[in-house]
Amino acid sequence: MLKLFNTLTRSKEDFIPIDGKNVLMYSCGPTVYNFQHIGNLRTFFFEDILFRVLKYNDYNVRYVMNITDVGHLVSDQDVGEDKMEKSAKQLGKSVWEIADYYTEIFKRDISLMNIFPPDVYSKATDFIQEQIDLIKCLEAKGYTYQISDGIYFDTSKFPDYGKLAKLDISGLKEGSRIEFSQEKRNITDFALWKFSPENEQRQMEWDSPWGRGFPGWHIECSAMSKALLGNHFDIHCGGIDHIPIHHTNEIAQSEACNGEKFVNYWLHGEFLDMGNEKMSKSSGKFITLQTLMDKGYSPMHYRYFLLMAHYKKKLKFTYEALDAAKSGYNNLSGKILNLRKNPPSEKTLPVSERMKNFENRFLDRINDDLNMPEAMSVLWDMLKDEDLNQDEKYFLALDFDRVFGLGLENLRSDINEEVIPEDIQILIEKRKEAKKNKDFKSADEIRNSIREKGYDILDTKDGTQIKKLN
RNA sequence: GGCGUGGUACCCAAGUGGCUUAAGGGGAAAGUCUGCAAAACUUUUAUUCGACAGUUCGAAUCUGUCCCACGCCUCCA
Repeated sequence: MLKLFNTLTRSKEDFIPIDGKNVLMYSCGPTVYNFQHIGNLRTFFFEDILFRVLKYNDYNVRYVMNITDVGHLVSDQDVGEDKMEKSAKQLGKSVWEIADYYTEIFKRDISLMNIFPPDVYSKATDFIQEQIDLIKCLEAKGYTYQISDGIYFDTSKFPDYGKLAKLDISGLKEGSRIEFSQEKRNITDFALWKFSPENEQRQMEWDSPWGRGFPGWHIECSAMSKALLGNHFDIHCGGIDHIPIHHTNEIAQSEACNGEKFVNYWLHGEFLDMGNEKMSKSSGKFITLQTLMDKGYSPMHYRYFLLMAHYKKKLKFTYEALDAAKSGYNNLSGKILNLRKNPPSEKTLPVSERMKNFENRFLDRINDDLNMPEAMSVLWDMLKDEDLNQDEKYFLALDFDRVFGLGLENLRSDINEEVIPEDIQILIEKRKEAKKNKDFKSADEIRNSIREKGYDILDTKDGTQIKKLN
């Protein structure tokens, strides 16, 4: 039985879908006015693990992720500059070009990290009519009011407002860190529709029954999930920062309009802990996947790093820790490659008691709220087991990798696959000769010069092998 | 001011009342192998879980106090 920690109840619950083996899942995707940083990637990775564990448990998953391509504001108190427009202005491009550009980079990054794409990417700007309709629904039911800069949701009319975050509204300090609109009736009220500024031509704006403008940030997820998954679905996930505002507001909007429960299971991924340096996208200072790749880490090294911690715990990011993950991943790859040397004669092999035992341990760990660190330790224990044969280990490793997503099936050996340059070949022959003559001094010198040229020598039982250093 | 999280070996990090006198990875050390290295393999590496009290037959896990670090109450994964 799969158990998941539900933010709504703050407890681990048995996962029971609304419709048998069919699961409906929505996750809050990227805002595409800038690159995704490695913290954002941690959240998409967590959602990928959730998706993979559901698949491993034989569920059919319909998975929707939104792309926030419409400009939302610098502050959620609904004042300030529009991030999309700001970014466009800086780069001298249209907001539409900006959105497309960063969307493509996002898709490239998650593909490099072996993160499965959702069944549907839903762009906020493709669902403007649905958002307007939802606001009309809320208006008809008396949840909205208009002030000078837009249409707002009156949170005092929604009795359970704040239940997800267990918000103590009286304890909130309005305007403690930012100016807020004096016209709002309650500090938690939020914009559903914002009017375009009088004196400014926005690149993204639409007509609505209330005037020309653009949707508030929260409404897109309520409108798109309703359109693509229905009023009531199984799982909604995102980063932990979305609990108090974004998801709280989504629940209010959706349940107020639909008159029924919105989502059964809310899951949230913790932040990557960067130490003193906080990485928020709006600050512009952050590390991307490309940064890591430029420093010689592969996306799989980063994925292995993320696998070492549970999604609900902060994970300290340091290059020292990433180096450990890099070594760990490389060691694992080496082992897998070794197991594959003599490929199994049979496509399938009978599952032994011993294998069954490891499969059960693995399933038990992943189904306990996606405990990847423990699942990884099952993998390592399995690889070191004395009673399993090579084929059985290889078979199990690939099976586990359906969840880990480390690409173990498609690993390529870096030994002898590169074309070795001629000058290196000559040196290798020379060294062979020297070794034959027991002239170890020369042999060592030659080895050193080969190393300087970026290749390493491995003397194995089967002869000398050459490996390109990275 | 309010709310919340966490402190486990050199590093990352599981474990949340007895199966654990604490997983796994990295690192380090020793050994096997080797002309020597590298690789590979084997072994070792916290009687201890921020500190101090307490509850219990039994605690890293529960309670209390204290110390430290961090997050949220703008946007943010």
